[in-house]
Amino acid sequence: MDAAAQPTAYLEGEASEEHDPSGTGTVGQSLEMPGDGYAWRKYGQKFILKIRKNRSYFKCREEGCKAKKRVEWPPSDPSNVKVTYDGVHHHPSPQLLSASYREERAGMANRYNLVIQVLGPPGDSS
DNA sequence: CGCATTTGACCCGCGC
DNA sequence: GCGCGGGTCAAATGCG
Repeated sequence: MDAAAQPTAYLEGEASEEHDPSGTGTVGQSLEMPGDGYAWRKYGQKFILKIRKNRSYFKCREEGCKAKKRVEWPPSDPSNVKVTYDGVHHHPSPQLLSASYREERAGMANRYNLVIQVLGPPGDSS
């Protein structure tokens, strides 16, 4: 069947902090957001007591795209962001990113399989 | 001016 | 049946 609503889980270890040598004062919420190539719109943020972590909710800007992204990170390690993707993009590939990013995405699929074993498979076929 | 971002409140679902 | 948690939407503000 066409499992279009297959939740995807991808662990993204973002540790790139914006350096502020001149001290522009852009510290506060300098959470990394290089983007996976798609355009996301933050539509909410909540603190999940269950895991004692912050969770940000991002939705794909493409209309008709049911793809959603949820980012969670420990309050003590804002660099340790975990990104979970839900849904699939029904619109063209992210042509916004460079070809190098595409290569990185290739490895992501490799990690994707690993993440499923750790987080738990979406469609438990057991 | 437009858009993106932020915060709050509200709603729904599930658990006990 | 009620409570709590999580999730989403809406509105307002700030910045580019």
